[in-house]
Amino acid sequence: MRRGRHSSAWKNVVLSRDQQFALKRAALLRQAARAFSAHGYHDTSLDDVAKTLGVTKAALYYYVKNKQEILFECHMQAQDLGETALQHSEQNGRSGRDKILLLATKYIELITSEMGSFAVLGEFDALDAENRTIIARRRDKFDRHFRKLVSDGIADGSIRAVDPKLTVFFFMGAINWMTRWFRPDGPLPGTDIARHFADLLDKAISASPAEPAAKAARSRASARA
Amino acid sequence: MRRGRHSSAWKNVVLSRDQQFALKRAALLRQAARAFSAHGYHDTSLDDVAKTLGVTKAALYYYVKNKQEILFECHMQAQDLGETALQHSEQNGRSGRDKILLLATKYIELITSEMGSFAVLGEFDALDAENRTIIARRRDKFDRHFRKLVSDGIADGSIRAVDPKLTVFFFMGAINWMTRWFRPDGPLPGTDIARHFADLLDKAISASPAEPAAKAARSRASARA
DNA sequence: CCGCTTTTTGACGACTTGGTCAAATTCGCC
DNA sequence: GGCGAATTTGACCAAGTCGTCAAAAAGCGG
Repeated sequence: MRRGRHSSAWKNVVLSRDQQFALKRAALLRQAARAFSAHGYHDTSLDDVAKTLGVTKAALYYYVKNKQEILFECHMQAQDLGETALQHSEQNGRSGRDKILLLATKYIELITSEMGSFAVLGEFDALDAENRTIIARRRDKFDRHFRKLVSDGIADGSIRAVDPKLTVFFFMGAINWMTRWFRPDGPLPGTDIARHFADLLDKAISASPAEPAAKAARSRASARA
Repeated sequence: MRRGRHSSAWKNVVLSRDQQFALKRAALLRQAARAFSAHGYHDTSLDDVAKTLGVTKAALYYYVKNKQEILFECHMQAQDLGETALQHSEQNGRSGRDKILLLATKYIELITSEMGSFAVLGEFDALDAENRTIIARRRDKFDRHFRKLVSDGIADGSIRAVDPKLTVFFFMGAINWMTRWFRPDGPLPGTDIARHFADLLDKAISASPAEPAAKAARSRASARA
């Protein structure tokens, strides 16, 4: 597994050592995220993780500094999902309400297809002091942005007068709790849940309860699902 | 642990040994619940719990069979809160919407004053197989009842056509997530949160968005807070 | 103050787990 | 085939934790 510098043509399909390394590391983080989400950080031994990967615990330390680093990286990946959804909503939404519904829909769609990494956010307390600060800062930034969408919506008249902070807590709770009941192989596809939850949120906060603009925003969102 | 059978009058103020026992055991469960909620079950050592009580770990085993029993009892206590709220809503509500809003309000008021015990519900996975089954059954029973309130509300016209299951998941998520951000000594009293969350839920699911009946239900609920 | 019961202690054993390291193995390449 | 670097292993240590037990301490009635 080297990079195919001057090797024959098909050697290029074979992965370089760097690629191998990255791939294996990613697989490690993936499995760890699943395990952490399923049994909790402290109740998941690295021996367990190694076993699911078909290697020895010692081998893991070739790809990662320690257990805490694994958890940290998982958190970062999970938070990326939220940031992606946020960008999506900023780019495609007009009013505050538009953006909020796009964010909600996109976010749920993303996490339902990446439950492993997402669910690890429940293990926030397992982060050590230093990492916890980093993750908390990033989470707070996300929260602030989300709240701003709400207050913007109130300002532009698309959202009724609600407390932005409590409203965001309210909805983020509904989303984060999904890690407890959502199963990728369950009866409900993520897109259905996204639609339904966005609808509940819409009715909960929109200024004009029967306005057709809401429909437009929702269909636009699900169109790019 | 004896009772004060034929002792002199003021001896009755002093607690019997049974009472002592019950009180100390309760205190143990209380502190344990706090610790479990704060650091997680697996990351809380019994030495820690014992230290906060000013005793030795070994002393705990006089009041409790093992660590797992502590967790189980905490879960039971936490679930009692939900059942209490449910009874309250059944007794004081008329329509499905009435009952749902009463349940939501009462439940939040209860848990915000008992965060320690409530937050332990987040440690569901730490239960061993046997206890997990028991707790899960009771939780499912609560969920079913809650869902029935929703479908009843749809039937009696007080709730719009929503998916009861998803709606309950949605709202229970919002509530359960409170363990992550609510602080008893924070700026917002539990009653405020209860009111605000109930309002969001109301708007999200009620059939007639501007109906005055909702106000009546809410004020009735907060009156008995 | 005595004697009996309740309560607490300190020391300890068994076990799990995170992390380390030198040695062994694998792999691409000349 | 054989060389050198990348990768993996097995053995091992140190730390932490649950749970136990005989013995000590505390509490209380007579």
